[in-house]
Amino acid sequence: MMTPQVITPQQMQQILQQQVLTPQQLQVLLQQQQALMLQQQLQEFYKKQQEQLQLQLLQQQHAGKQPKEQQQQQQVATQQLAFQQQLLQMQQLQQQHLLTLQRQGLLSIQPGQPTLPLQSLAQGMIPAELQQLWKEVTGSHTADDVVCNNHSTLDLSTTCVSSTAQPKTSLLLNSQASTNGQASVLTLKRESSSHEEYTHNHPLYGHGVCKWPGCETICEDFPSFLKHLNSEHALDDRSTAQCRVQMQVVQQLELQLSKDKERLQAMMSHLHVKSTEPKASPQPLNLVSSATLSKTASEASPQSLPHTPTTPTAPLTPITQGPSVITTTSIHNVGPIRRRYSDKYNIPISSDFAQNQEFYKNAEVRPPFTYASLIRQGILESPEKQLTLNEIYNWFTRQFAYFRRNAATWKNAVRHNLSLHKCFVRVENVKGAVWTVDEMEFQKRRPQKISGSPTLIKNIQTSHAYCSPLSAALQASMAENSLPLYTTASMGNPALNSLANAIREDLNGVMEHTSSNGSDSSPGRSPMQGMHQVHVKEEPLDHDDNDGPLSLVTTANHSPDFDRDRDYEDEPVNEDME
DNA sequence: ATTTAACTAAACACCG
DNA sequence: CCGGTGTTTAGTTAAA
Repeated sequence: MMTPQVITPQQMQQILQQQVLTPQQLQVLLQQQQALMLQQQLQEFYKKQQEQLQLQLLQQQHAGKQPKEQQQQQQVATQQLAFQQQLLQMQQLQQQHLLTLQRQGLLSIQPGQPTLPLQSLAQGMIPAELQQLWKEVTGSHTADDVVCNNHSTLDLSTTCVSSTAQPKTSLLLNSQASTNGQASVLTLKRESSSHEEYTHNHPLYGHGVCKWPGCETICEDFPSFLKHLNSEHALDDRSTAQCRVQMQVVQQLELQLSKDKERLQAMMSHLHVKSTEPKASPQPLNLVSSATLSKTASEASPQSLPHTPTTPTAPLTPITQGPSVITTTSIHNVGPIRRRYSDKYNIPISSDFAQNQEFYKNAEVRPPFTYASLIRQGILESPEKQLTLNEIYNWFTRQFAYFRRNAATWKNAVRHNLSLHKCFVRVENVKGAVWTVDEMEFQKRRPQKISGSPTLIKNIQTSHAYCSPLSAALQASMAENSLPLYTTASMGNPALNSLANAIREDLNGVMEHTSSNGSDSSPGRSPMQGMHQVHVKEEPLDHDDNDGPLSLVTTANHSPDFDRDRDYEDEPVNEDME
């Protein structure tokens, strides 16, 4: 189907506009992205090693020279050499891969573009490349886009696409980009300083311009924008494909963010040994609001995992909303948040929770889920899908460090929720009663619309007929080329998996919503109706040894004994000590 | 400005 | 009587 020659972006756009972006095409896109990601991961791995080497060298110089350290030094040097070789190898592979892609016409690389903006390298290249990808999809091209992309890594769509489409593609994928390590440490938090104020009205509309990726049609007012939105970005395959790509974009950014956080964590904890920096702590940078944080800094055991990067140290939530402010000081525990994004954003708690389970276990952060969501999660995780009240309590304290204090409050809230919501059903048992979840009721009681682009929702809603194959292709592609080797090297890659889950659950939720008003729903289209819930492989209960967060930093005089049976309510809560 | 959902607090009943 | 459980009401707050 695809000609082996390079097709022009215009042709590409034609394909995208007129033809369906077939699963095969999508798969190629995904492969491309994965290739990019692979390269980036290798880069990071390499950089990390380099940094470690540097640090070790520094320390050794500091501590005086002893022969055994020299040995170490040599060892590390050889290690680094190996990494370098590996990196080179991978880059060659990648280039081959990209060449293939190029031949397939999905990628038009012009080698020898000397204007490689190093800033984008410093940002890990991914945003720029993804933006490039966007333009491959949408057909707009400029040369300066990568530069202007720099100030806002999240806004890949709007600011940088010029209307004068010039087929002047500068995709920077050469190996030199990665090998010269002058790229400084990337600072993702610069996105927080982005002055890109999104209007309150619509995330796709700002500054009189349609912010649909790749589109910058000028709309004078909001109604005209809506009109434009409905006409130009109505449900079609292009929009759907663009949504997919945008999801990937977000996912990539999150992946990168998480890895950077991980690196930061490693750096901090590493330095923590030497220096007097006591406040290094996991920070949930992308929670819906940093206001949900409690005093995690003093509690959350920065030394718990000094060099095991597999454990998530901060939530990897599928939304990137709040500005990520990295502070090493403690954050005040402000009052309750009323909207948990699990409801607000229709983000399935299971995927998010699965990713951040460890984090919430150890960091005293209020989980951004409603009590109802949490209770449901706890019940559904149980083997029998039922829990006694006390077991629910225990689940809370086990899973969330936050719920190890103020027991009277949240237990009351739990009981209150159990009673209040119809989705929780009390079932009399031989010995007492257990609580179960009425899933229908639970889904029913959340008519809140999904935030984000409403058109996306609408598209998905009405396009599930072929969204499913897309999703299937996505998952299949991910399963096939899911970087089995390399992701495990740096971190277990939950991002892609959770993306699949998110898509699946998204579709689930949407399909359930639309089932009532399904206008022309095709009858046989529910292959995944039954799976509301992607089950987190739950750990056996006894697995939780009491040393979960070995935080020794607790300021109060109570020791953090995390006995499951011991409840924490009787501890004097001295929370306002600022 | 109004409504809604979530949270918190608390009163109260029931029961072992 | 006490503590755990369950129901209900009321007030507050943030978001829609």
